[in-house]
Amino acid sequence: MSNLPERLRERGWRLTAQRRVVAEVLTGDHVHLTADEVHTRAARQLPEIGRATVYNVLNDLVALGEIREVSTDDRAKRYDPNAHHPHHHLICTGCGTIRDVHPTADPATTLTPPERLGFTITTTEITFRGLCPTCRPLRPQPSPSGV
Amino acid sequence: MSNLPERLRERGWRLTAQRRVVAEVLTGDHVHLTADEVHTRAARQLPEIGRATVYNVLNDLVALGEIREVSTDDRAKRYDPNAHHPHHHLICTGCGTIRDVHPTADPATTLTPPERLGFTITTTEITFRGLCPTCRPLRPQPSPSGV
DNA sequence: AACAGTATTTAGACCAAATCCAAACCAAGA
DNA sequence: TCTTGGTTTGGATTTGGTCTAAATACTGTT
Repeated sequence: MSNLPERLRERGWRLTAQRRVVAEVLTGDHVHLTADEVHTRAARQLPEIGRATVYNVLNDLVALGEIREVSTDDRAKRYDPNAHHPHHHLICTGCGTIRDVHPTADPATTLTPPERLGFTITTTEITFRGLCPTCRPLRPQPSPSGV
Repeated sequence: MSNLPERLRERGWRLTAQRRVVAEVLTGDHVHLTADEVHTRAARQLPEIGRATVYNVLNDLVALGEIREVSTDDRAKRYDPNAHHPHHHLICTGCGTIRDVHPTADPATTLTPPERLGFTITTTEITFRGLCPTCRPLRPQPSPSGV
């Protein structure tokens, strides 16, 4: 697996400054930025970059399969750079934090053939929701009568 | 488990014509309408119903736990009336059809404690994607060289 | 039946996220 | 250098959804 810029060039993608900066911003684990956040960060390195460009590049990268859209409860889509290392998401219902998880058990098998209704399944996407360590109350709730 | 109108009345919900119509539209299996679709269908029975009302009712029903939001790739949220019978979704990447599935194997257990990163998990949501029987090509693709 | 008080509905203004568009720009090959 | 087509851009536009203030419809009380 070559690195991102190379892979893209091989597919006839011109590596412009804008595209490089967006790709750079979208690097790392547990990175799930909105288009707006990507734009803000990209603009720190390349102040002239336009919003439309960011949207264009993000959509191109999604189409090329290099990044993935993850839909949370927010209105804005988020982008996950880790498209080549399949994983799932753990979302904190308190603060909205999203973390990547790589379950050891493969969940693709949870659906038996008869349950598949004739579908040919290609991807399985799991979203776990709950409270992260920071948002979870450290002790049991005060007392049920204390309301 | 009583039926919807009764359950709602028990919780002090006034069952108005608008609310009844929205609830009626949202009935059945494999029903996953957008707010706009709900409005269109509701208006067939009750032409005066307003957009804002539909949004109000939908949000109320979600808050009451009677229906669930499902996020697809579309921009618009969809609403699933089957909140009391936990299930997952099968989405066709060809035509966008969404079908309910009830895997016999519960995948909520796929995450071992160390994998949970300290989260307290409350819900697990799985989205299977692939081609439905209608969209799947009946025979193998023409030939790789035919591009 | 009339009333008061509260819920509910409504149109339309408003907002945020994303897309569209046409003009400007730029990079690479002839 | 010139040309060509991919790329970028600001601004207008679309879309999905929320908010607000006024009108309307219930409910319980007398």
